This record gives sequence, structure tokens and C-alpha cells, in this order.
Amino acid sequence: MTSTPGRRVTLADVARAAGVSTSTASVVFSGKVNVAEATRRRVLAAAASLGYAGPDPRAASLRLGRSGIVGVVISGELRHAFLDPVTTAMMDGLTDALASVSTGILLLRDDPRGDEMPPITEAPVDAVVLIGWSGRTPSALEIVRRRGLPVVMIEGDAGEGIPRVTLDNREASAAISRHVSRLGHVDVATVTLPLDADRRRGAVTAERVAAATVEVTLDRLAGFREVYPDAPGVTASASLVDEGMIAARALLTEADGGVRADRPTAIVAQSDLLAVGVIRAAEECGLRVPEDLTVVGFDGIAADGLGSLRLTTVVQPAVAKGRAAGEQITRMLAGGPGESVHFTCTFREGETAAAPPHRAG
Amino acid sequence: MTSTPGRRVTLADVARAAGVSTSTASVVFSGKVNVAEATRRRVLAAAASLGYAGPDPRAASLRLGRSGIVGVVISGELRHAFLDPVTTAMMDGLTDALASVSTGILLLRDDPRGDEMPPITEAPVDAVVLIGWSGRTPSALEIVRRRGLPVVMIEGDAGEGIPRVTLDNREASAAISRHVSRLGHVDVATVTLPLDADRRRGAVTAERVAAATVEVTLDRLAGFREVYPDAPGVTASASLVDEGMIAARALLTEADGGVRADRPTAIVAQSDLLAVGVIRAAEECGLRVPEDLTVVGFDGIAADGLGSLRLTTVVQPAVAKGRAAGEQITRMLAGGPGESVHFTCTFREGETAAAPPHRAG
DNA sequence: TTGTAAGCGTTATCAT
DNA sequence: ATGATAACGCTTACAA
Repeated sequence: MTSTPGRRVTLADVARAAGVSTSTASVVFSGKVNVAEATRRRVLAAAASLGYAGPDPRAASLRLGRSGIVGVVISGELRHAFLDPVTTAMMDGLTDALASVSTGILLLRDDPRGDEMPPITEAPVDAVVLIGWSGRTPSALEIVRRRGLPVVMIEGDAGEGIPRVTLDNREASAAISRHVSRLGHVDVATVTLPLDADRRRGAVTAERVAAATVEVTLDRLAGFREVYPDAPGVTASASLVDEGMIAARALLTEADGGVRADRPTAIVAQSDLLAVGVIRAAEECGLRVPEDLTVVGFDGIAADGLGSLRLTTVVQPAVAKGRAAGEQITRMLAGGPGESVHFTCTFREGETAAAPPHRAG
Repeated sequence: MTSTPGRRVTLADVARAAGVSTSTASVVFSGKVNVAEATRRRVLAAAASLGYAGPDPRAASLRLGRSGIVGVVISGELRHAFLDPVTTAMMDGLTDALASVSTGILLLRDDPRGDEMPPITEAPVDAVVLIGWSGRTPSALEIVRRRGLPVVMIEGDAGEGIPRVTLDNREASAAISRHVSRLGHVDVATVTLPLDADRRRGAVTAERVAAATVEVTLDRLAGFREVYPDAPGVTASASLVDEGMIAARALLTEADGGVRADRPTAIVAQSDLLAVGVIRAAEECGLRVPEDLTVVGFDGIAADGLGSLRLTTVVQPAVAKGRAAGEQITRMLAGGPGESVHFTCTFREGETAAAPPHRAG
């Protein structure tokens, strides 16, 4: 219980005070070798009286060659990412699967902070998980590759030999679109996730699609287009309820706020949060869901505040995705090979899809 | 561009290949000393051809005595914490203020994982930010103290000489309660945040309050009780819309679902998310807000999906709180003293509070 | 401008 | 069961 001396207390100090060698003191803390009970107690007593807090993790990490930290690079702003229940669920699975090899998750910035070296260059991480895709993903990957760090990519293509955790975005999207089609809908529109790092809102045009970089968005769009090749779409700037509302208003209303005559009878949203926004916007302008408008989503995550709304959607195993990523990292850290893991969504019938209303024609 | 040799490439290897000393090679990377342009290029070329990824952060951190990592301990489950816009906003301010001294934020687990040593013991962090309070906070603090790490506590009492970032929870809560009182409300109830680590729902009883540990909850409750000393309350298990709905149903409805005759005319919620849930529950049972029921919140954060709802609430400067914590950490890392910082909420009039309805009576 | 050398605090190997 | 010793890969006085 001594107070701060000039210098930091080290293992050597403790050993000296206890009258043992540093190696003996070391094993007392690591517990990896048998130590006589008496010695053990003497060392612990010395440590306590000197206020030694245990081996310095920085020194240990140099010696051991690992820091017990796994870096997570999330594309886009952290605040956006964490407000998305899908991301949160994934992080849950990830931290869980990583618990045995890691003391924690290091959130790495991915913002365009000028010319500085990206944080991954200087962060003492044992492995890296990349989530999503941004313009800086390739350079991040290159750094990680050179540092020889195990890396797993969730929802994104990292190229050659990088284990991925993927979802059948296209198939699932096609499946739910077919469901809408079978109900009889012809005039259908889609609300997509961001197309690129710009996250600019607006109509989904051929040019924008050609320049798009976010694979998830493109895959889900492709699945939708399998069923509705020429259907219009609006892209949102984030997976948020409010964004869904904005997009839906663009699809449903005239400039004066009235409902358009040529409005779609169904809207396929690329996320549940967007779908909830679409529903709110629909209700706002007097359309009932699903009687007047069918709305389907994607993700199947129970977001807070949705109340009793049972959305027709496809459910993705978000926690399992995170867990799979963590498991692959764990394997690679143990020297094994990393494998890609593919997940499948399951359709879930809710109460927001029905046959289209009869129209005067 | 050489492929994996048996051993990791070190600075010494690069120096040897470039025909310079390791110290010279070192400064080429750190850029802290002038190096002849020719030498510089030679070293860089050697590094590139050997596939050297730059100085190993683990070794650097031992030598420098800092890792560039700041640990964040959030009480409770991460997934809960991150779904709260207040936390997210705080994290934003924190990462922002920390950008100059830190490559990232290390999310430390705080779960009751049996007997193991808590992660802070083994994590190579330069400083720690504690958010909220849990039963393990004291032991976390003790470890941090022994390791001599700078620490700042947000919303919680760390005791002696630990800089805190605080909010005028009690005063703000009293202020908004007075607002409700001035409108003429007499039968008022409150919905509180969790009282303790258990997060058990239920009525706010004297016993539960006496055993409560969450300071924020107690402070806001105290402020409310300044104005309504004997008003009933219900405690929620988290700051979520759905929890607000559950709590409100307990306050407003009979067992059979009908509205209670003795229902309150106003509900003071301890967070905006809870308030939104209260409003949803009220609408569910046919009560109009604010005509039939006044609902006020706390936080003033623009959460997604609230649409155009203008809640009457008190606004807390969440981003500024995070930033302040980051700034104190930065100062302490620079050797300066850390200071406590106190923030004040501001009342914001919305559209969810009005005079109580006239009653038969 | 570049090189020499001394650690940073730990852990693992190998004797004893 | 314990101890001497050699790394781990880097940075920075200080010397040349």
C-alpha cells in the first residue's frame, strides 16, 4: 500500500523485495509453473506492499508477441454504425467468440483524417475484423497484409485468400421480392441502402449503380431486379427509420404532398429500419399497410420502439455472423487456416404484405 | 514485395538491407530527426522490398511507455449501451477529443465472467474512461489506480481525486418537474431508469430506492421528488422505447387493459426513449398526448424514428460530455492535472406537455 | 548526418 | 522449485 515512488514498480522490484529472482516472481503471476506456496505468498505480499499492479501489459505483449487486442474497422461513422441493431448484434457475437483470446475490441477510426497514417498502422492489434466496405478498405487491407495480421472481412470482398463472412443477400432479396410478386404486385419500388461512400440520397439510376461500391446494396438490388428488372428505386443515406421516411415520401407523394396516382403498390426496403420509415411515411399520407401498400424489409432484427409491428422480412443471423468472424480469428490466432463462412437468411411472414388494392384502370 | 520468410521482418533487417544502422532506419520512420534524402530513400526501398510494414507497435509501446490506446469501460451490456443515442453521442465526442493521443478506443468487457481477472488488468491502455456505474466499478478503479493510469469517470462517483464529468441531473429533473407542476398537474408519476445492476422492473418503493446504486437514476428521482414527494413511480430495465411502454402500461391501465380511473395526468420519464414509449402506450389505450396525458423526457437527443415528435424535455450536452472526458484524459496524459467538469441541461419546450384535463370529481 | 549502446519490463529456456 | 540469461523490436541520448 505504499504511495507513488519516483519510478514505476516493476516485477524486478517485487522480486528483489521478496528475495527471489524475477523469473520466479514472473511465474507467480502467470501461474504457469509450480511455485512453492511459501514463495508464492512472499512474492504476493511484496507485490501488495509495493503497490505492484501486475505485469505491464506492454512489456508482456512484446515478449509474447500478442497484445490480446482485436481491431475492428467499421466503414462509415461509428455513431451510424452503432445505431444499427444489425451491427450491434454482430458486435455482440464477435466479442463473445473472441472472449478467450482477447481482452477487448479496439474500435479503429476509418474517417478521412487527412494525410495521416491510418490507425491500423500503429495499433498493437493481434488481428483485424473489417466490417463493410469503404474507399479506405483496400489500403487498410494492404497494411494488415504486410503486418501479417489475421484478418476477417464481414460483408465485403477482400480478395485473394481473405476469409469472409457473407450473407446470401442477392438470393434472400430475390426471395422476398418473389413473395411480393406472388401476391400480385406489379408496380413495385425499392428503397436501398447507401450505394457508395458518398451516401447521397436520390433516385437509383443506371449511372449511380454503375459507380456504386457497396456490395451489400448492389447484391440486394440485384436480387430485387431479378424479379422486377425495371422497377424504380430510391437510395437512402443510411439505414435509419428517418431515412426510410424520406425515401418513401419521394416514391409516394407529389411535390404538393398529395399521394401520386402512379405510386407503387409495394415497396421493398433493403433494411427493416428503412421499412419502418416507409410504413410511417405511408401512414402519414393516409395509406394503410398492408391494405393500400405492401412494405417488406430485410434483417429481421428486433429494433427498439417498433412496438408490436410484425414486419414481413427476411431474417439474417446477425449474431451468428459476428460469432463466426470471431471464431475464424480465434482459429487463425491459433495458427490454423481461416475459412470463409456463408450465411443464409430465412423468410419471415409478417403483417405488412398483402395483395395489391384494386385500382381504377 | 517479397513473400513470407520464416521470421518477421524487423527494423534491424531493413537497416541491414539498406546498409544503415537501426537507429537511422528508426528515424526514417518516425521522422523526428533529419535524414539525408538519399539515405531515406534507400531505407524506404529496403523496407518495401522486404515487405516491412513499419515499426511494431508492441515494441514501440514498451519503449515509449504508451500504447496509444484508451480503454472505455461501459457498465452493463454493450449492446444496450450502444443502442442508446446518449452513449453514442458521448462516444463521438470522446473519440474526437482523443484523436490526437489515441489510435482508438478499446471497449472493455465489464461482464461478470466469474473469477477471472477483469480485462483492464491485462489491457495495454494508457488511460481509462469509466462510464456509468456497476458493481464492478470499484474494483476496476482499484486496478486502474494501482497501475497509475489516468482515469476519468462519466456519470458516477469515483471518489477522491478522480476527475468526473457530471450533469446537473437533480436540478434539471426538478426543473422539468416544476414545469409540469406549473401546468397544474397534481397526479403525476415517474418512469425511472434502472435502479441497480439487477435492472429489475417494478414499482419504485422505499426499499428499492434505499438499495439502489445507480446515481443518475437516484439524482433524477430526487429532483422529481423535490416537486412531487409522494408520487408513484415505475422503474424500467433499460433506456428503451419498449421499456417505456411496459412501464406506462403499469401506470395507466387496469389488469383488463382498460384505463385506470386514478391514472396520473402527467408522466415524467427519466429519458427521452422512455418518454417515447410512454407516449406510444398512451396512444395505444386511447389517450391523446398532451390533451389527456402530459409526457416529458430527459436527454434531448434526436433519436432515429421519432419522426416529427417534439418532446418536452431537458437537453443534456452529450457530445460535449464525451469531449470533456477526452480532453481531461489528454491533459493528464500530457502530465497535467485532471479536472472535474460539470454540465448543465437546458429545458426545451415541445408539444407533449399541457394543462391537465378537467375531471369529474 | 549517422552510428553505438543502453535500456523499456517481461517471459521462456535451460541449468541447477 | 528456483535462478541466470537471453531475447522480444524498438527509440533515443550521446558520441563520432
